[in-house]
Amino acid sequence: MSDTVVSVALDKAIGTYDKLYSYAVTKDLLNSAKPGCRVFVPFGRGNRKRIGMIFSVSSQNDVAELKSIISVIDEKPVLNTEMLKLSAWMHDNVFCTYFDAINTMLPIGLRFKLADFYNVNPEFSDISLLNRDEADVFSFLKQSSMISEEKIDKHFKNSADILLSLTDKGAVIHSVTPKRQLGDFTRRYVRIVSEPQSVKLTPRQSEIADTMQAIGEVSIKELQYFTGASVGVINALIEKGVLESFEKQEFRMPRRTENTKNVSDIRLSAEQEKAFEGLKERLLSGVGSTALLYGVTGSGKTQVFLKLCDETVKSGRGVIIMVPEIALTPQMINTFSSRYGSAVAVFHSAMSLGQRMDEYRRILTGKASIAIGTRSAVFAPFDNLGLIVIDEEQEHTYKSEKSPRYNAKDIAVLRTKYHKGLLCLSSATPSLESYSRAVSGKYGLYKLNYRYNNLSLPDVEIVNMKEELAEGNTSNISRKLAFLIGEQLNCGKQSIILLNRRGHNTYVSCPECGFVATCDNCSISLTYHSANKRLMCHYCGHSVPIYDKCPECGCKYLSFSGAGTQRITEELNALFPQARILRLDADSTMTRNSYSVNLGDFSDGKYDIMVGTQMVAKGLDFPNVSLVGVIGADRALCGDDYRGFERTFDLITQVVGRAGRADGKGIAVIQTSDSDNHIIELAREQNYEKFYEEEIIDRQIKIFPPYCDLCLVWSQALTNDSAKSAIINIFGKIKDYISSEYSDLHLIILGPSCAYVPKVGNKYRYRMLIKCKNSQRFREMIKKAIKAVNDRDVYIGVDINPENMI
DNA sequence: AGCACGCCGACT
DNA sequence: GTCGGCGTGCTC
Repeated sequence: MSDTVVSVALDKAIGTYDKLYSYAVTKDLLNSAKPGCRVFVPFGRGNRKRIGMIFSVSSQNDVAELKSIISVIDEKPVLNTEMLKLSAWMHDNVFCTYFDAINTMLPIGLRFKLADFYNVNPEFSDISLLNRDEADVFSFLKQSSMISEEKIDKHFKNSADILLSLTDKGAVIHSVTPKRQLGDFTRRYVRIVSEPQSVKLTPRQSEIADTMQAIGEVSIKELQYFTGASVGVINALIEKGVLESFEKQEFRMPRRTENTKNVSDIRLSAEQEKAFEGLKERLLSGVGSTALLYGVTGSGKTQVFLKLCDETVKSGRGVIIMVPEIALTPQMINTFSSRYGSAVAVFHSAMSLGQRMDEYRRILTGKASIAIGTRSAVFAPFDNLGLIVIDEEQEHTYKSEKSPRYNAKDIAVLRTKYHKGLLCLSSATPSLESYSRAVSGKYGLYKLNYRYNNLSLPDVEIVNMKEELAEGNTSNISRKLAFLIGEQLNCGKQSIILLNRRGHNTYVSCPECGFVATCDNCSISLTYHSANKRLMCHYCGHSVPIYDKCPECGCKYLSFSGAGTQRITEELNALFPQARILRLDADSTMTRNSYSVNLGDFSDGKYDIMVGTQMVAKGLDFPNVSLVGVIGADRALCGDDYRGFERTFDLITQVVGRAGRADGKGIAVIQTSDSDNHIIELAREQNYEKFYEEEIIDRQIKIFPPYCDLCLVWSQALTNDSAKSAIINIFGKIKDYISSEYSDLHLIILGPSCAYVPKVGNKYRYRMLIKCKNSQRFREMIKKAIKAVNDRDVYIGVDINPENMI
């Protein structure tokens, strides 16, 4: 007699205990327990209830040893076979748990978490057994049934202990039930209470209270930014009745306005036509494949996508269009929704729970056939997927920097293989990895060499900032750039100034004693922010008010260096008092929509100059912008990342390509201290192929991707010693393995050493970089080596082909 | 994680 | 003697 058995992955499982467990299925659940459904199961010695996901159903002869599932949560599967396969793949390849993978695929609205509920036990009568507190809670619970723990917690102090003893005494019954998880679309705000009671406040508290008196209401996040107040201080004020907190729904991303279908014929140039025909053939071939569409900036890659999209939709299959950055979605959405109307669904992190749910459902029900979005859009739930386009494929944002550390490109390859569709990577400056695969024939390669309508390239000025300094210009803006900005202002044109540094100054030090403002929790120097007059840590968020004198020696004149966006904005303001300047960075855009609102305003001509971090302006088209300036263009060149040249080339090529798109001739100004670096010269010429040829040889000699995979292993702990010994331990294990059991693996291990930033948020970090071939066997070896660390207080992270080297 | 087991020192 | 601290091992 054989019985039904399901294998289940458990939510909140960690490390080696994240695996598939077998459970028996009782008769009553046989029909509902299907792969892709979530279940409720008992787990561990205490048989605590856990949420799990059924991965497969099979039959087995002896189930006496197994526990049984308690109930099935989902009426019908929320993940199909493809998605289950994908989560298993992520578990094996990305060093994440099954549920990490599952949770990135499901919209938040479909997630469940466990919630604690309490009921009075009807059989309990002897109230004399209870003390005063217990009796209070008991009579509160009597009023209704299934009261949630949070609700009880709001009414009683120390509720957790009281509930525990009530449960022990048999007075109440504790139950755990899955509950829909709330989204992150509301934000906590505080406001000043209209008639504050006169209570004693600590100096810090009254300082915050005064600030709030002036502001009225503000989100807690912003209050923290501007005052440096910890949650503790704010909570104390709420407790004392000075402030009150409330939740506010963030504005939804403005719904795209035009639904006018504009299916006019797209006229392709001969070159575009050729690329399109080649890609179309792949799309319809019935074999999964990947192709690279390499086209210089302004060569009209989007028209090719649109035509491909037409073909895919015509054959009844779904399309995913991916962009690297939220700021670039509105533009792509407009392009596509003016052609396809409501068949376009949008996915990105700024959307509310409700919106994401809507879009998810519109795809499931077949109402939307085109998904546009950032990284997570790669999981759009199409049952029949034909095409994935990854625009600006070289961008690092396609790689997730938090667990699960997946690369959307890898997922896209898997999905198009599964659906026998086409993955089209697109760029003017492809990543070396992709271009080399294209050159070697692994990917199809389609080139667009001519700028659309023969647009001319802008004039490019390379300014050597060392010379500027020698000639007495100590500011961050060269005379050339200042002159040109003035010229644009005079003729009503707009300028964009880019640099990749937030804040005012990244380095504050004392010229007398050498003191450097450093974070207490991290080994990193603090950045001065003029907006709130505080020194801030960009790693952990810790901040202190700016010193009026050196805290070490009392010297009055601190030195500020390393200019950020705030400083540049100020310098521009001083140079051009009449100019309307928009600063766009993470600090100026704390609310959900400010990016698109601000960009819209800039596009409408409400500003003359935009100062921003590089990512924001890279893919944008503003017809009235005739000047783009890059400050500190060589910053990536001196970093310790092997992709420094690639990133610099990419940035400058993109900027140069953007500057002169519309009617007139544009100008690009590149400010650098390394002006004879020929990478910058190659970028000015837009000569990607030459750059590729040189760089690829370098990668081969130094053995870096694409000639190997990189695996970053790091340890993190509250003490330096335990972090250090953990990484040494792993290193030793790996060395043992490759000289015995795993001698077939050829590795080059760099390190172990401490991290570039050895301490972040009071945690010490050590790292090790392994040049390897990312094979099943390699990952198996790494998993074993990590298991050797038996210290519960050490976190071990693994990132394959990381973007951030820690 | 989170629960139980088991081994040690402190205390009624 | 026993209570409880935490180091260790295991979870279908």
